[in-house]
Amino acid sequence: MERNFLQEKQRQRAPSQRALATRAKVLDAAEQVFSRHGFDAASMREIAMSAGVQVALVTHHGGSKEELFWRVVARRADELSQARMDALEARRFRGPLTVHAIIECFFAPYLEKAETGGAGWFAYARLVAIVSADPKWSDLAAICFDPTAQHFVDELAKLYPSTPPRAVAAGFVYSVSALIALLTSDWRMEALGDDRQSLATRFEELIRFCAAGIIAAAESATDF
Amino acid sequence: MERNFLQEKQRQRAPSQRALATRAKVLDAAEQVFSRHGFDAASMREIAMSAGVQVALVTHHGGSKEELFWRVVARRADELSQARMDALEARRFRGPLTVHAIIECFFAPYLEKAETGGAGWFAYARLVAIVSADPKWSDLAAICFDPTAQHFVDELAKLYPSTPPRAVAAGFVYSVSALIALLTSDWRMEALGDDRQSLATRFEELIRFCAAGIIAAAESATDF
DNA sequence: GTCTATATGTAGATAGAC
DNA sequence: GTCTATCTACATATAGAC
Repeated sequence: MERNFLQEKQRQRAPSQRALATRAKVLDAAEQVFSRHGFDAASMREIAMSAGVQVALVTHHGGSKEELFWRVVARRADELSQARMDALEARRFRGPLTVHAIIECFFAPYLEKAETGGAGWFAYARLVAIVSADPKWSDLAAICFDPTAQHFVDELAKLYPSTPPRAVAAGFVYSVSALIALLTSDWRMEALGDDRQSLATRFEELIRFCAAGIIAAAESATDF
Repeated sequence: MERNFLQEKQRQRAPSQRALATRAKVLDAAEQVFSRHGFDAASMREIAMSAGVQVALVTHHGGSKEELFWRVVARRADELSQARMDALEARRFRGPLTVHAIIECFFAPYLEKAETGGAGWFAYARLVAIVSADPKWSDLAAICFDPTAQHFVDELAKLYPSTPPRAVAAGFVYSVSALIALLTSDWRMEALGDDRQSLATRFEELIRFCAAGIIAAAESATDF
């Protein structure tokens, strides 16, 4: 998906291989540093050092600190949104959609990418937590997250035609917050007695948790 | 509850009324500013200005920025923990505890304080979100949150003696993350179609969501 | 306890040489 | 595209007078 909310200067000629590699290094380093320290505590200097380049180059490729954060988030959000939509469409052909199936189509693509795609996806989870936690990033969320989320909420709402969609939307937000907790608050869980489980096992458990929760919320909010 | 993890200098004599008022103003202002901007983006200067005092007075009463954050969080955490434990004990006398009842005893005391206690409790919810989102605050969470949370997890685990406690602990963390989402991510929910509901209505819905989720997670993880 | 004044560090951003 | 050097602002923290 081509993003146009971050205006690039009209390029005179195609960037060199080296320039592209530098840009990727900068984005990767920014992803790690932002995920470790959060947006405000992260510094452009640490990003530059981590990428092995000069500070001015970070600005050159990433724009301002805020633009850089947008770029880093949007990069993976696009890829993940696409995978989620694909999973949902593929699932339609395997029988009628259930709450469990819809949530699985939203959660599972991340699991697959995290298991095969390396550390970047774990860092990305923390970026999502940052965005979700602070209204400062509402524009970013509206552009990068809301369209896909809305699609899944609508799909869930179809299963409960006599339930106000707001109840389904609330259940979906609770579910996503639980997913973020699973991915970023393992230290909290372990403090409360959760020993280490495979990520896949935890995902299965989480999906059951969320599906049951959404069903309970939707059914109790049904208009009669 | 008297806290001793933030060492006070041995006081020579009781603080004056004015000093106590100043200290309260500083803590209140810090609570608002931390909740608006997060820990890193908040500045001691803004806290001082918001409290109507000099920067040096903020340091004098609150200690370093980090100590100040601890004090602000601990102040309400103590009060809320006490209310939660009281609610649970009171509930015991009204019949056997259920998952729904236990979660309600954890959630409802906050609702009551938020509805009667003013803006400070809403700001506090954002502080809890900050603490829960960043491993940097794991020590603070361990001291201020974990003892009560552990108590509730243990109580839930008693209902499922043949389920590994870790499944219950995970369900509890998901539930708390959903509570935090309810209190701090209303902007996300409204973006997805949740119109304004009373806080009490949302709480009822959330409690149903969490209870059903915990039951589903616990039952599916039962050893046979 | 309170205030003024300041020490000391580091942040984001950019100008301009190469 | 890349690097050096620097501008400007604001951060936390504290010393010391009252």
